[in-house]
Amino acid sequence: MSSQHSDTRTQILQATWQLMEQHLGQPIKMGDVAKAVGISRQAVYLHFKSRTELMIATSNYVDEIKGLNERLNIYKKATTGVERLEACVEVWGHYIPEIYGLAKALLATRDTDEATAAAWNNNMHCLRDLCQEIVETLKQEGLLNSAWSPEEATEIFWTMMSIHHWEQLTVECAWSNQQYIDKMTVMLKKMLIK
Amino acid sequence: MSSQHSDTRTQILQATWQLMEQHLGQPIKMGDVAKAVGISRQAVYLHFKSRTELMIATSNYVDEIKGLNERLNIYKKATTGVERLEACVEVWGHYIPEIYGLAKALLATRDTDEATAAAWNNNMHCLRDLCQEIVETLKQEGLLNSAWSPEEATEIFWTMMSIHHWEQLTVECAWSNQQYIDKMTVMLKKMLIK
DNA sequence: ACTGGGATTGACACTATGTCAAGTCAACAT
DNA sequence: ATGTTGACTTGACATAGTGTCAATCCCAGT
Repeated sequence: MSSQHSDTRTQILQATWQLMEQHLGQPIKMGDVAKAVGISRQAVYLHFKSRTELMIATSNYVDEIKGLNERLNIYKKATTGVERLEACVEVWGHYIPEIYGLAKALLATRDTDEATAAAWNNNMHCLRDLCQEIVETLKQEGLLNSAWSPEEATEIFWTMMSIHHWEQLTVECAWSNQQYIDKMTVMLKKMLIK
Repeated sequence: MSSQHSDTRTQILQATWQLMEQHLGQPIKMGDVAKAVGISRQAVYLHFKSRTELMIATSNYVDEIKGLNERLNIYKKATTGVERLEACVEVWGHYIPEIYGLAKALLATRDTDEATAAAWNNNMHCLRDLCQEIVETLKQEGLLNSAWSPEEATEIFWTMMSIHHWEQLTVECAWSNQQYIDKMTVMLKKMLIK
């Protein structure tokens, strides 16, 4: 509980996150984390009993710092479905680039590591709930495109907002982030709204 | 050049592919491949000098067997842009599940292995060209939604058709493959066509 | 009967994770 | 001042996987 303890722990988390952002998907090594902090590899294991645990702790740490929750203040001001949709894309669109490294790192282990996959899914289900809420609002306003059931609409919305989708458009197709936000808003409106 | 040589080689490729389909993204081990074929681990290295080379060779092997080219016979019959779009989604939608394991395996190494990434990108750029062709056709027919430049339309189309998109809708959201094809067709028409 | 190529066996180097034991060092207690 | 506690170090080890090497085996074609 000493400040030293939590200091080192925080330094490790900070370094891990930084390495994730730098390496963008390439697996980070425990030794590299230790070197970055300036401690021995074994010291890392004093704070996190495995690589998996470190990854998950890093995810939680980033959540704490960059958490979506506060961001949703913008969102909460919106009342109509359309406004909410716009706010959601805006908030999420600005959020992704800040957590892209972390997201890639967690997604990379998805198929081999149940636990980190779960940590990531947890984040994504928050987004999904938001999508669902917006779809519900649109439905109540009678604006939901009748081609989809509310469930389908939610799933389409959610899928369109995925990190992979963002990655392909910005990284592969070299869209700017603003372009992503603008075009995604137009696309979603076209698809979901009557 | 003896039939034995190419026999074993083919068996290795076959086994690798099979393991990829079974493991869905989990990295496959050289030892497992060897075991599956019934040869020693070292024998695999007589045919493929590294794991990377084996992965790429497997990709080419699958291409040979399941190649998109022949599938596009359906596509070639279509003349109008809308028909082509429909045919494209149909062909691609049936193709993905057959190569999903391979795709996951190659995508999984994307960030750590330049060479396998290139092999996969190669495949994806074929699809991209097709998307572009369809967008051009639509444009010539005056049907392309004026919200997008032809380039943007191509990139949106291409991104919507990505494996990750398919994966999220079918694996995460439990859509049937037919549902994917049907809904994707509707979505793309809504988005791309005036 | 000989040779060459596919395959085997077993050893090795290397890298990364994770565990263990022994010891250092500083802060804080009595 | 002494002793204890807790964070950290050092160095060794087990394990698992990739990739290399050398020696050997065995069979098919000349």
